[in-house]
Order: sequence, then C-alpha cells, then structure tokens
Amino acid sequence: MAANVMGRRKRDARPAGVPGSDPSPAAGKSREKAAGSTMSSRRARILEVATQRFADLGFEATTVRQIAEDVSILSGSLYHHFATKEEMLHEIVRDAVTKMRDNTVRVARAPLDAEHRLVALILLDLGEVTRNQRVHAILTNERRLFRQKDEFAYVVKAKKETYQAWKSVVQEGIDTHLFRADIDIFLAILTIIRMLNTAADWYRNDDAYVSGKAGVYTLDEVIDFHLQFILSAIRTPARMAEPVPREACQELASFLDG
Amino acid sequence: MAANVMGRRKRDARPAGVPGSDPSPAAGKSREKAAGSTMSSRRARILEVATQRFADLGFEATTVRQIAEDVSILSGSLYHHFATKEEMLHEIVRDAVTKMRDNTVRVARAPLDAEHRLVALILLDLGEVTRNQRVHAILTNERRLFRQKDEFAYVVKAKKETYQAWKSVVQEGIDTHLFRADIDIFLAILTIIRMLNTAADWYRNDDAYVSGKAGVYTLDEVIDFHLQFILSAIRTPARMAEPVPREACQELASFLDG
DNA sequence: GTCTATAAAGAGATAGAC
DNA sequence: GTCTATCTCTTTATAGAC
Repeated sequence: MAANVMGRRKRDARPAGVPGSDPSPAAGKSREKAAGSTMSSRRARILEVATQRFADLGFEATTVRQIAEDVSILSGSLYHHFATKEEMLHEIVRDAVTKMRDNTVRVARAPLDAEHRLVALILLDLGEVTRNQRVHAILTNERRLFRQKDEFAYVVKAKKETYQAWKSVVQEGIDTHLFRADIDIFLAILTIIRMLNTAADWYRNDDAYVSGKAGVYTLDEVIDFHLQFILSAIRTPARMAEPVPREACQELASFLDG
Repeated sequence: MAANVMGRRKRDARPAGVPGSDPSPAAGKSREKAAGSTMSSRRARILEVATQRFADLGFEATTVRQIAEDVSILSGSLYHHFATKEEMLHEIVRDAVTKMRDNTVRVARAPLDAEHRLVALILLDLGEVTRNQRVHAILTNERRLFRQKDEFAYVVKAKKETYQAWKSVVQEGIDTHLFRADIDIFLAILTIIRMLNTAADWYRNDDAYVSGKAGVYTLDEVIDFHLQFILSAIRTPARMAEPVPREACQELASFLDG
C-alpha cells in the first residue's frame, strides 16, 4: 500500500548525494555493514533489522514503523538515527557494492591467466553474496529503484564497473584461446553475473518450488557447482577435461573485507 | 513476428499490445488475452498500461492514479472495471503462469529423449518470456508478494509444477546417460530456470551496465546462446561435440497459445 | 462509464517534553 | 535517545451525480 511513499516533503529530505558521512549520533566511529561492530550499536541494530525487512518485503513495502517495532522503539525515534528511510538503504548497500567493485577490479587485474582470474572472481562473488546474502538480495531486487533515483547513481556506477572488470577477464580468455571464441561475450557476461548475483537469494527462497527438501548447501558445494557449470559452458572444447583450478585461486579471492 | 528483439522496446508509442492476434475490433467483442474472452477493450487497455507500470516500477510503487492517467481517466473510474489494484495483478499474471505450466508439462511428457525435450523446454520458455516480456518480469520481480499473499498461492503452485516438469526431464537425462551424473540436479534446475526466466528482463534493463551498445538481439541469437550454454554444462563429456538438436524440437515447443 | 468529491487509512517525517 | 503527539501528504477505495 505504501507506494510512492518517498518524496513527501522534498523540502529537507537530505538529497544525500553520496552520503558518506555519519550524521546523527555521537559518531562512535566509522560505519560498517549491517552487522557492524564499531557503529553505535543502536544504529547497527536498526540497520540489521532494516536489512532483513528490505530483503524480505522489499524497500517500498517496508514501513518505518515495522523497523521501529523490530527494535522496540517508536517510529519517530528512528529519525534520531537516520534522516530518512532512504538513508538507511544507502547505509545498507553503499559499502557492499563498492567493496565488491574494488575486490572485483583487483582480482581482474591479478597477474594470472584469464581462467584463473575468472575462477577467482566466481569464488569472490559467491563468497560475498553468500556471506552478505540479504544485502545482495536487496541490491538485486531493488535494482529498478537504484536505476531510477539519482541519489543511488553510485550503485549503478559501481555495478557497471564490476561488470566491466568481469568482461575484461572473459574477453582476455577468449583472446588467449582459453575460452571459446564462438560465444557471445555480452550474453555470456550478463548470464554469468546474473547467475551468481541472484544465487543466494533464489536458493534461499525458492527451494520449496523444486523439492520438499530444504535446500541446504555448503558454500563449497555451491561454488563447485557454479565453477563447473560456467567453465563447461565457456571453455574451448579442447580444454574441457582439464581440472578446475580452484585451490590456486582461493587465496586470490580471499583478501576481501578490505 | 517472432524472431525479434529482446532489447530496446523502450517506450513504445504504441501499447506494444499483446502478441499474436491483430484484433479486428468488431464492435463490442473480445480481444487480447487474459480473463476468459469477452473483455471490453477498455479493460484490456487498462491491463496493458498496468502491466507496463508494474513491470517498470513494481507493483507496490505503482499507484492507481498513474494507471488511470495513462488511460486518461480518473482513478476513481478504474474501480468500475476492477475491484482492487490487486485484481489487476491477478488478471495480468494468471493466464501467463498457468499457460506456461500447461505447455511445460505437455512438452516434458512428449515421447522424445530427454535432451530433445530439454531443448524444447528452453525454446518454449525463451519464446514465452520474450513474447510476454513484461508479464514475466512481473512474475519474477514480485515473487515475494506472490509467496506472501495467499490469494496468489496459485502462482506459486503453478511455478512449482513447472519446475517439477523441468526436473523430471533433467532427471531422466541423467538416468539415460545423456546428461552428466555428477551435477547436482537441484542446483542445476534452479540455475537453468532462473537463467531463462530472468533473461528477458535483465537483457532489457541491464545492457547499459556492460556496454554502451544497445543490447539488441534476435530471439534466435538468444536461443542459440542459451542452448549452447546449458547443454555444454550438463551434457556428458562424450556427447559434448554433438550438434544441438534445435530444429527437431522447434515444432514441439511451438504449439503454444493453447 | 466517467466525473466530482471525499472518506479512511496509512505513509514518512517533525517538534518538543522528558 | 526515546516518547508523545501530530502534521502533511498520498494512498486505495467509495458514493452518488450526470
């Protein structure tokens, strides 16, 4: 029912640009993710429940009153911690999307052949979307909002840069004859990234569709599946039987959390 | 028609109507899909713009006023045609999801080997999500809503039955040694279906991420890409070089619109 | 079948007491 | 830092004139 809920009084509303500063509270220290530790724990707790609500119900469908109830305060009190509901969303997604971009670019530039870097990218991506599942579900599900609101342009930009890094790796793999030359690189990139980015959310929510069993997989299993699936699809036929160089890439992908 | 673009359908001057029929508007007679048969063209027009809005902005973010404006009436007048906003959503998705289920089950039971049926399913799915792009974007993007509201249980049910049909085909492919036995069938099904169902929406919206070029593909190209991608991933190594039996399956997949 | 007008509820956000 | 109380606006939906 809450629809165009935002944009009430545009008078203040904090255009927020790319909000990079901690406004309200005694600025304990830098901010962190939803589960942050060095943030005023009240603020952190609010972002935690907001993340859960946004992931489960969607940003629009979540009301500030729900969030407030979850942390046992009244809705008005939330505004001591955040200027707007949208600011909460910024706090939730900003670090995740930029960190992902930074790590992706770093891995994409590593001095290894393209297949090793691609494997490292897959490890990196799946590790992150699994570890930070709800935030990436939000990034996926609210992508139209990010595209429409100028204040979230940095999200679109970071995603685009991430995609470009992937593309450079796949392109080099084709150029060096590791990957098949007859695949459409544009479709391949889009398909692979979409596959990975939506993985965590869909596995969590859609298992009931396919089978009664709760889709419980270890991260290792999910990684192995995707590595094989993707490499099978893009490797040149001659290289199809080669082992998946997972261990060699594990380290490269794991200096996250930078 | 057929074999045309996935990308760039921006804002049609024309409503981009429902495919298939070129209605010769006899006086007060039926037209379009959805809802039985005798739909007033007014009603059809409303559903058309509602579909576009729901696909572009999301169901929650779309207001009845926007829909009313698009058809140049006032919001109150909409309620002469529909009892609630939700009823519009029902009208939009019901036929699409059940028709997809019916066609999928029918193809899955065809008297062919598993690979031919899988190819036919891919043709069927991509054809439908391309032809009926916005509706399937809604089915994907609003899936949490469908899961949460009991009135939409039939959507979840139809999707589940669709997925089960896919699963039976993949399972039989494994049993008959056409597909590799070492893939996780649950992950494979989820990944393949997700890949196809989200294809149209993502290609339409995300092309700007990856490249400047407008991602204009013919349906044929998109189909070929996915056929090769998926078959490469699940075929047994021994069968990897075999041609993709596309033509043989084309007919099976095309008695849609049942 | 559409309009005018508005009800009823709910949304995000604010002000000031404590 | 939270509560009380409320403002303002928007939303879905309704009633009745034409």
